[in-house]
This record gives sequence, C-alpha cells and structure tokens, in this order.
Amino acid sequence: MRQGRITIEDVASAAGVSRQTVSRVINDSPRVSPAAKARVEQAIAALGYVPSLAARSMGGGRSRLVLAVFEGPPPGARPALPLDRLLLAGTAACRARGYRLMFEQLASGQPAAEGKAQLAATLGAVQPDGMILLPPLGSRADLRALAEARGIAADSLDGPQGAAGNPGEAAAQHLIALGHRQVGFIAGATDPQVSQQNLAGYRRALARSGSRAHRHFAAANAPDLPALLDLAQSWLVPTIRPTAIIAERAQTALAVLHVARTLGLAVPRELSLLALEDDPALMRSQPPVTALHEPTAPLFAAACERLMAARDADGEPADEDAQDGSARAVLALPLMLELVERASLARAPRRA
Amino acid sequence: MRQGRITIEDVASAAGVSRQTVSRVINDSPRVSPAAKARVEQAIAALGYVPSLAARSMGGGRSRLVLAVFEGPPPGARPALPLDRLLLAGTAACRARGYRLMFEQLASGQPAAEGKAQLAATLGAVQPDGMILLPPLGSRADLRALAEARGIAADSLDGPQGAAGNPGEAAAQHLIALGHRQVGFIAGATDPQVSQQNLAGYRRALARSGSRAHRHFAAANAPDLPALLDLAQSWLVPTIRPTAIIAERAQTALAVLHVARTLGLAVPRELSLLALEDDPALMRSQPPVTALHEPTAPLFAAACERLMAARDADGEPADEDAQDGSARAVLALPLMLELVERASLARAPRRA
DNA sequence: GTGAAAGCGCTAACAC
DNA sequence: GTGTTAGCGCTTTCAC
Repeated sequence: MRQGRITIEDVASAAGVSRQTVSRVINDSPRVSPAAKARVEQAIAALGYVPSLAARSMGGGRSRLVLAVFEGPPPGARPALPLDRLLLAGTAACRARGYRLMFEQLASGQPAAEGKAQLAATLGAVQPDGMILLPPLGSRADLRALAEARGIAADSLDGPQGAAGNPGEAAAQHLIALGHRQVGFIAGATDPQVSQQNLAGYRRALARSGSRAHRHFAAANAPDLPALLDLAQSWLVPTIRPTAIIAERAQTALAVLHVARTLGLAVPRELSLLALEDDPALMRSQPPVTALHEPTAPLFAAACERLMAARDADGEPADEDAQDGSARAVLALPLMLELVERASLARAPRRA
Repeated sequence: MRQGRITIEDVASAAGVSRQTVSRVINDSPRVSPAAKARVEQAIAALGYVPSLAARSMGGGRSRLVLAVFEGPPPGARPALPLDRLLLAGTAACRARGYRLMFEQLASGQPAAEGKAQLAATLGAVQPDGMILLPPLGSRADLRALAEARGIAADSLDGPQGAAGNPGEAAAQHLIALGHRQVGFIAGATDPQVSQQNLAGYRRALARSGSRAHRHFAAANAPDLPALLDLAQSWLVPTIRPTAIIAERAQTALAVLHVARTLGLAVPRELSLLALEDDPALMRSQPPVTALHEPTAPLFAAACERLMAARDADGEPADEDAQDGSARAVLALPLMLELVERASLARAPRRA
C-alpha cells in the first residue's frame, strides 16, 4: 500500500472546501468561484497533490490513456516503423493534454485471430480512451471492430479512410515532372513488401511517361555498401545514365552521392537524388539530399491529438514543433507524403 | 462510461461463487478448491473477462506498471538510446508477467529541478510499481529519492551500483590482448560525450600498452561517408598502418571494411575490425563484423524483470530469447559489455 | 476453502 | 457555486 499518499481529500480539507470542488478545479470546470479556485490551487501546490490516474479512470470512465498498436518485427529484423520517433512524438503529444501513451506489440508472424485475442485482452485491462493502429495494421477491420465494441475510439495514420499513397510512384512522378526520363530506383526498405510496392509504383509512373528507364535502372534488393558503390558506378559511368535516382534508404542516397562526386558528376545539375526516407544525415551532406517520405511521427502525433480532442470535446490543440532549415511541404493528393526539399533536385539536363 | 463491461461480479455469478473466489483465481492464490477454480476459469473464458488494471491498482495498491524514464534528445538530434529496441524488449518482458511498460521523457536541456518536478507528477499520477532510470539518468540520486519517498522501487541499467565501464577502453584492451599495437579508433556515437569517453578510454588503454598509435590513428569526429572513405584510405595505404580499427558506429566499420577490401587487405588476417555498436548489417557483411557493445535492450529487460520479481516476490523468471548464429559473451569485469564474436577479429600479424 | 464487509481515490448525478 | 450521495471494479481483512 502506498505510503502517505496525498489525496483529493487532503487538498479539500486544506483548502476548506469539499472534494468535489477540488475535482472541479483540477478538471477546470467553469462553475467554481475564483476565490475557491485560488485556495484550492494553492493547496494543491503546497501539498504537491497529483490526482491518481487509476482513480480518475475508475471514477470517471476516462483512462486518459492512448494505446498504440503495432506489429512487432520478425525475430532478428529491425522494426519497419521508426518506433523511437513515434515514442518521442507520441509521448510529447499526449503529455501536452495530460494523457499517457502505451504501446502494444502484436507478434508479426502470428495468425490474425491470436493478435485479435491479445489486443482484446489489452483493451480490457487498460481501457484506453483511444487506440491507434500503426501501419500496416490500419487496414485490420477486425481490430477496429474490437475497439468499437468496447466504445473505444480507433484511428490510424492513414486517417479514418486509409488512403495511403505510394511513395515510389509519387517520387517518380515528381522527377518526371521535372523533366527527367532516365530515372533510377534503388530499393532497400526494411520491409520487403514495402519495397515491392514502391518499385511497382515507380515502374507504373515511368511506364506512363513512356520512359523505359525502369528496365535498366531498377535495383530490387538491398545490396551492402560495396555492392551499392559498384552499382552506382555501373549506372553512372556510361554515357546513357540516369539523370535522377530514387533511393529508398537515406544511406543509399548518400552512397550514390559519394560515387557521383567521385565521378565528377554535379548534384543536382547532372544528377538529381531523392531519398524515400528522411534522416538527419541527409541534411548534413554536400549537397543536402531531398527526401520524400511518409511523415510517420507527425502523423502519429496527429492521430493522438485527434483521439484526445474527440474525448475532451474541446478545441485547444497542443503546441506545434519548430523548423530546422529544410523546406517542408505536404504533397497534395493522392497521398500523405512530405517532401523535405533540400538541394539535390533539379530539372533534367538538356540532353540526358 | 464503458458499455456493458463485464466485471468480476459477472464471472462470480456465472461460476456460482463469490467474487472473492474469482479474485483468488485470477491472482492464483493457493487456497481455492480445484473444482471452484475450474468453474471460474471456464466462466472467465466464456465471458472473455479481463480484470481492469485501474481497478486492481486501486484495490490492491499495485499498478502493475513499470515506468521507464529517459532523457529526450536535444531537438533535431537522434536519441542516444536505442529506444526502439528498448520498447520492444521492455514491453515483451513486462507482458510476460502481466505488467505494462510506460515511458516518460525528461526534456534534455532542462534544469534538474524541472525534470524532478515532472517526474514527481508522473509518479504521482501513474503510481508505477517500479521505475527504471535509463542512461545517463541512472546517476541522478535526486530522481531515485523521489521514487523511494513514494515507496516505488527504482533501478537502472548499471545495476543498483552504477558500475558502468568504458567500451572504448575495453575494445582497445581486447585488441591489445590479441597482440595488436597499431590500433585505430573512429568516433561517431550519437552522443558526443559518449564519444569523448570512449576515445579517452581507448587512449588510456593504448598508452598503458606502450603504443603510440592513438596519436596517429584516432579520428575524433563523425565524418560523412566520403570523408570516412578518405580517412580509411589514408590510414590503410601506407606501410605503417593500423592492424586493427575500432569504430563506434556499425556503418563506419562497414565503410572501413569496404576500403580494406578495395585495397586488397584481408580482414581479419591483415586488419581486425571491431564495432562498438551492433547492427543486423554487421551480421551480413563479408566477413561479418564483431561488435562490442553495451547490450542496452537486454539490460533493460533484465531491469524490468528485477522490479517485477521484487514486487511479486516469487521466483519464476520469464522466458529467454533465442540465438542468431553469432557467438555472444558478456565480458567479465569491470563492465557490462557484450562481445558479439563474428569473424572480423584475429591476432595481430607478425610484423605490423 | 469460502464469503461478507470495507475501502482504494476519484467523478457523475443530484441536491441545495 | 457548492456539498452530498453514490458508485466505478477490484483487493484486503477478517469472519466463518
């Protein structure tokens, strides 16, 4: 049993009011006289009172908890999600509104039914006010139903609809719009499925534009550094070479950049570079490399916000973040992608 | 208010017992007749009953929550901690015992008093059963005191004592023990302070051995890829060159490996390579690169275990993880470091 | 072995 | 505006 935990009752008697009034103050209900409010607030500060989450949850039916559900990585592999950033962004967003974030990991290989059972147990135990299905769980209607049955709001990063786009396709389109025909693509995403989709999207975009570059300048697998350098070399040395390259990984883009510089190819004048993953290192390279990626962490924070706002049914959103010098733009339709414009993109040179 | 939430009462009446008996079953207390236990368990399964965390917390004074406290990264920087792995390992460890993990981020630049106040508020609200101070917070006695005052067990990755070692020094010693004199070091850790310490440790070890290599083969800052390749080149081409190189980052080790191969230097026969960070990519390189690092995630999971075991005061530890082919060894004194032995280390060649 | 009673700290619904 | 009364779903303590 907790030691001399100070409760709402202590505050009440210290302030000479009933505990209900104290409750009203901490929930800033409008119907409290300024005088009483002041006394209560002072007592709270003096005693260092903090309301218990568990008690509030029991009493009021609101747990002030948001549950983030994700699919764990297959054993030995790295997670496909930037969990560290999600954790940072999510806890911050929740804190700002007095909520707390909890993560639930569903085993990856697991049959759907098992994951469902596990989630059901967690929802029952934790009783979060809201649940966020992280990719690729956003499409799991069964999990959504689970929440709905319990009166728990569910959301995902794709927004309520689930209209995620294809980064590979968008990137290719963007480059094509800049006049490029010879556009290369180097895969390497953590999740091979994601790579598949990006590659397919890239191919579609190029085919639509009438280019055939995707037959020569598409690398499907994730080579290690030596292979990567060789690959870039083999693409960039010949006269007929890509004028733009899309790299799924930031590291890959950096490696290509290195090769280009070695060969005396000017970036972006003679070669445009676009990464499908953002990373601080892209900012510090020479020149800084532009990235087009799904802004997972911000989307996650936004989802947290949505859930909390829905519960609280009030307006005031939390604070927003600062800038870092790169130009950022969220691409319009058909997808939620962020283009972090730096200095590695240019119109295609006259003769490719 | 939650819909038709099924409670312990529902289970009790379904099983024809008092709710007390149900409580005994879910807490597996010994004093329940097998018959009653069976009926209750069946009712639980039939109804899909899950005890509410909040209610248990209120009733019993145990929240079954573990709080992990970490210092957030400075804005724009990446976290020094492998938060993603911590999240994975921690949630798994806690799950296994029916606990849940929560993270608390203390702003990095923040004055100590503010962080303390924030943590105090969180401890009050969440009332975790245990708290883990992640590096470098493990040394903050004030935060520990906060927990103690509330009867909350505190722990950190260094163990109760705080006897962390110096990976840079240990790595250098290990290589020296293998006969190397010309040992190089390339920094690049996320946290510059960590780099400083590793570098210092490396210098100490070399100085002790009488080598002067640290005057020529120590790179203090984290160069980008091109600079890195140049650096490796400049070290490895001359006749007097390192026979072993320590790299703080896995990526760095890989880059050096590439340069060595380009130059026709056999790894590990002519050049040993040791990374101070582990990464799946090290496993897949040619040859696989050995790593010596603080096994943060396992240590974290162990800390969770310790806290939960202390609370539960029972013996049974949770399941342990599997292997992946690399040989692992936890170095004895004076530090908690894990040597993931792969194939990039050998005794120094006859003439350096 | 089992049950009845009390209480954990809070909020919702009503009084006043 | 403020206080009073009920619970929320569990565990504890103590009877039986």
